[in-house]
Amino acid sequence: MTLRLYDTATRQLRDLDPVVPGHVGIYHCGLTVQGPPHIGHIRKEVVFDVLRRWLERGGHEVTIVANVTDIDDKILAKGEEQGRPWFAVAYENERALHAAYEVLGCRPPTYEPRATGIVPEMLEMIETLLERGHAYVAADGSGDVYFDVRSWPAYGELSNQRVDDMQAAPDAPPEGKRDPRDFALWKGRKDGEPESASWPTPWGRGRPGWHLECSAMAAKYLGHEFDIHGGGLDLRFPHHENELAQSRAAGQPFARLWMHNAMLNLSGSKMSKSVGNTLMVSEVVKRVPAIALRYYLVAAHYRSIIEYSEESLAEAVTAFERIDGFVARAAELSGGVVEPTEVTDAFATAMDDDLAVPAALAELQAVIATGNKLLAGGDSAELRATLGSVRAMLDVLGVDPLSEHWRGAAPAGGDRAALGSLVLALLEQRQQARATKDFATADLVRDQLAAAGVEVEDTPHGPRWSVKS
RNA sequence: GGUGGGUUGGCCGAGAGGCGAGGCAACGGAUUGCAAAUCCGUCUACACGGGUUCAAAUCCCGUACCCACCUCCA
Repeated sequence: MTLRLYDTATRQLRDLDPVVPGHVGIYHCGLTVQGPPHIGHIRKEVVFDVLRRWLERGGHEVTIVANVTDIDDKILAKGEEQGRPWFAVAYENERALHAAYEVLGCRPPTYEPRATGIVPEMLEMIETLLERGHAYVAADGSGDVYFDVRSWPAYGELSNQRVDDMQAAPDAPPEGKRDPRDFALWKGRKDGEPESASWPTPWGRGRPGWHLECSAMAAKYLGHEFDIHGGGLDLRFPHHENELAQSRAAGQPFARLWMHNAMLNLSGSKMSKSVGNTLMVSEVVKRVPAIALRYYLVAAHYRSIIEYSEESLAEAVTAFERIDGFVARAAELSGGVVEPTEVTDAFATAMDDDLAVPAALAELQAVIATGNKLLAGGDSAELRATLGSVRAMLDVLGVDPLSEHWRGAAPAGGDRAALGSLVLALLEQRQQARATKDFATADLVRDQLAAAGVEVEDTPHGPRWSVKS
């Protein structure tokens, strides 16, 4: 089985062809930790978490590197504004990002370096670019170092643009630049900026330009040539274009394949802080089970825009309840000892086809439909096999309710046991009432439980109950 | 001005020349003491206008609208 992915650089589906067979190196751009993550940010994490899980299931060893940009103009501005060190802002938001990984069941990257932790490597790379004639120190004495776009004829290859067709950046002060499209590798320290936000260099004190950290990190942790570079589609230009240019100009082949996830929109435009249409992960998770939020983010194809709405989120919650319901019922009947086994062929085919999760989910639903029929017959080998397969498929998407991660989210043991014995006592009363056809009493008990948030269903094997979230 | 992507049934959301995903909602039936859950069934669309083809949601041309990027951005 070969995974095919859509390569943004060549705009076609391509087979994954790892540099080192059996191993896949992935770099994806993390966050600039100037604020806590919103659900658009976390969509990217979920997408790459699914990619990792699928590759690992296919027997690949996966190394994922994602940067944390912990220094930039906005972080410095926030520190200033809040009257505390810039790094206090960065660390706080980095923790919020890690909390969001955890709450949505995303395994953290293998390595997650901070921009400020890779300054020497960046400086080495700048030296190389200077030597090769692809970079220059600004003539205005600012201490800025720029990449010379005109010196690199391939510039624009990733985003399929020609330098001459591009609009010149209107905001960037052109002072030290030879061409308005030249971008900063290194930014000289400006008056008023904290000393702690600068590092010594041959050109004076300064701090990293944004793009260079990714090139330096990818080279250090994945090698000069690696398999997949990912990130949000909004990073394709200029960020990824610039990364590609500087790495190649420094003599490194860089990423073999580029993978970009589409945005999550709210009110018709990209969720972003500057538009003000953001929904924080930490907030949404208070209203909706985290596993259902993950299902929502994972259910759409990663290259399709998700137009967020309360309705579509609510629908995802309902859709996931059907899946969760089957897993819970099947696990109860089979004694809860069925481990994930193998995904079905149709599921695998879908995932191999550019992570076609919607098609994979259609297959999952079909398997669950047969599983639901088996449920009527009580415990059976077929039921266990179906549950094992369903769990395997859910595990690939990171939404197996019986996995260690999500099971851990259930109420604490002691409380759960106390609740359970109370509910069972009431259900016993109800069963006695039903046995004597005293349905008024039976319904009263059920209503009381429902009022307390406990739902009761009668099955051929007796009543089952669950806490309504 | 340049570069990509999109417009599918009441809703969400796949597909990408013939065999018309899947889910949600709705309706009918089975099951149930009644429910719930489940199963069976019904409804069935491809922005608009041309064209190619035996056959187009799918290819081509044009039009409209939407999104992203060309400035920090997942």
